Amino acid sequence: MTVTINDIAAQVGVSHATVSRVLNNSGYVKDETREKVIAVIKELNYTPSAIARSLSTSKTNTIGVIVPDINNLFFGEIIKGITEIADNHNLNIILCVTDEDKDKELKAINVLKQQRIQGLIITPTFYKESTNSENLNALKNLGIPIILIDGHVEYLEFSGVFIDHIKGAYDGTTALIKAGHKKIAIITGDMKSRPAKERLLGYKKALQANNIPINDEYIFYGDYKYQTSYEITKGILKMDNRPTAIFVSSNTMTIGSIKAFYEEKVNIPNDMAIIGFDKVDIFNIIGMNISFINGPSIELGRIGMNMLLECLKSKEPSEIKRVTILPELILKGSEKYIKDVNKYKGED
Amino acid sequence: MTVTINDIAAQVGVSHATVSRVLNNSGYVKDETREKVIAVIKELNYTPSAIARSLSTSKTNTIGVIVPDINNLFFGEIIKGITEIADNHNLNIILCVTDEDKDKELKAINVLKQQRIQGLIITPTFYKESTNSENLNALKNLGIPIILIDGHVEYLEFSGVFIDHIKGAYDGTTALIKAGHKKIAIITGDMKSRPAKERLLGYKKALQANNIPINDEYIFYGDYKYQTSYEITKGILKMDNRPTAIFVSSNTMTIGSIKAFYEEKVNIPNDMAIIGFDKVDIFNIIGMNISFINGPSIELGRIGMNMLLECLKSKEPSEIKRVTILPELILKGSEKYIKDVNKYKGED
DNA sequence: ACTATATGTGAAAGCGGTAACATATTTCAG
DNA sequence: CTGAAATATGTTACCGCTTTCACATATAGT
Repeated sequence: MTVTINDIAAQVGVSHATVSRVLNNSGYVKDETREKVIAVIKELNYTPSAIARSLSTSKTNTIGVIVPDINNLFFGEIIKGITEIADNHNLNIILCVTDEDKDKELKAINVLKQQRIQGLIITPTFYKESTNSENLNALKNLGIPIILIDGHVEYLEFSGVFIDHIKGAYDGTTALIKAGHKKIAIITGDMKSRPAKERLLGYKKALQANNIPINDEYIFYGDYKYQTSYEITKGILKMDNRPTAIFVSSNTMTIGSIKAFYEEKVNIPNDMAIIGFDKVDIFNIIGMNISFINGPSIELGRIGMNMLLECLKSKEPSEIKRVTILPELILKGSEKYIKDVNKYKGED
Repeated sequence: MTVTINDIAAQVGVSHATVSRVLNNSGYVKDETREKVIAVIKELNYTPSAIARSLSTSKTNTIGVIVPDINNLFFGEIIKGITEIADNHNLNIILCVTDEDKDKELKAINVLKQQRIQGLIITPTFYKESTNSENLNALKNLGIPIILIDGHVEYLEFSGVFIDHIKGAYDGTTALIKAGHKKIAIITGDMKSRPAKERLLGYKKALQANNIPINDEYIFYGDYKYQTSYEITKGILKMDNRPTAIFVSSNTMTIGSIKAFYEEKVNIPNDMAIIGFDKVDIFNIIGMNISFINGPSIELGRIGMNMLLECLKSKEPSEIKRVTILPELILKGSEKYIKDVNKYKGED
């Protein structure tokens, strides 16, 4: 069926070793022969089999990428960053999506192992058992370089690139404080996830650093779902001593809050200020101007991929390297403090 | 390094053929032996090599998926639909993204060929040469079942699932007419692409069917880019005899129009009605209630994958089968006709 | 006891390449 | 003109697994 190297060899009248040589630009081949071979390759429309090649060289030149969600811009950009670098190095990528499902993640790890990937970049999916799970073991048993890209779970045994969530949340909260806010609410992510904890921590630190007492009534525990954030925000809007600003711990939850605002005709920032963690591009594209803390996702992908390349290059198992990058604070105006708000609403 | 079938065989004290039998549930193996083998497989954490397996069976159980964009929800859902079915059939997927780049598409086709995919699902990237390009030839030369999923290019030689753009645009425009609009603008996609042409056609048909003369001044030629649509919309808003409704031919362009509305404080539908082709989930999530024509993308993926499965099953080259599905009209209110508009704006 | 039939296992070929090694054939300095 | 170095090509083993095929043993049937 498919054309093989032998077909080419037969057609040209040389051994398949010679064909292999022109294919790989290795060894000596007479120009004349090379041309003939190339001609026949074109003629028969031959493409070497990566499968056979892999088996022979025991190198697949393929890496795996596992992300929880493909429609979230954050991951989309990470993938873009990874792909960009991988392309330059002629590495193939097998992309697996887990939908935040533990079993799908495990299955993905297995499929990738069967495919003999040489390295893995993964944003671990969030699950309750946290560390020490079956999935973690599966990762360890892979026996190949693994690079973590942020993610909900804390796997200390692997290298990775991470976002400084504490600093990010600190900066975001500080921006609100600087704008004049004192009553700042936070909607957290699922507190079993690392970023959620860290972001809450950053929020608290910022308040403390500015001598603003931490008010437990202003801390709302979410779960990264937009619906939850929507409901929480609705609740916040009804509070007696309602905050003047909300720090929302994730992009999906920001969407939920904006929805609540939209429904209640709450104007940003006239009626309520908001800063979200991770961008929701579209809001700013349509001119809603929502301030946010930007985990530079493309960069995350690039750095992660480069780290993986390093590991792939060196023969000895490289020591664990953990890079933390600072997120950027992008102020669009939604963080502003409008004094009139409090006149309407009562106490300060 | 890696554990092979031979290591297992040696450890158990049987031949690798026996191990292969238990792996594949083929032939006869004594229960006792089987158990021993399974135990050792677990113990040594052995995973069979898909590579070697593929080479041996000349089946990779892998299909390729090529899409232009990964961050567009439309494609995200198509991928979801494909994956869902593929998973059930234990088919692996290699996903390639072209970024609407012809060369990247060609490269992807080649990589997939090297990987010996057994089938391909592709949403062809848009490029000027249209049919007859290098890419088309590459596809033809693949010699495997290929399923088209919509896409900008018209490749008549392949099976596929398509959206009835004409009907979709017709329905959308009709909805506007029924709501009372007579002055309806359209922002088209890039007219070199098939859907753009068909959507314009549907728009025109709807007007004709309702005895509304086609006004060339209301036809604006876009290019699927949100920026272009944004500018066009700004222009529309300044028109003397300005339309009361806009039909926007794609989701990215809808974003551009909404941006213009937002900036100009144009209220939907009080100041201007709008219907877009393809959904922009987020608008409706936050409660903006934008009506749209929904090409059921998940379903597109599912159907496409099922068609591919059919082709994969039958041995003879299956004849070309083209399925066209009707998009759904989702009315959220943005299509409404508010009479007052025209009082303010002048003539009717 | 003696074929039939069912079970269990090993040996070996092959899948499409690569690479080490062997064997020509040139080329060119001395 | 000769022999070593350089160039050109062929031979062959092997990568890890599946898959006949053949052989050995067990169980059954008469």
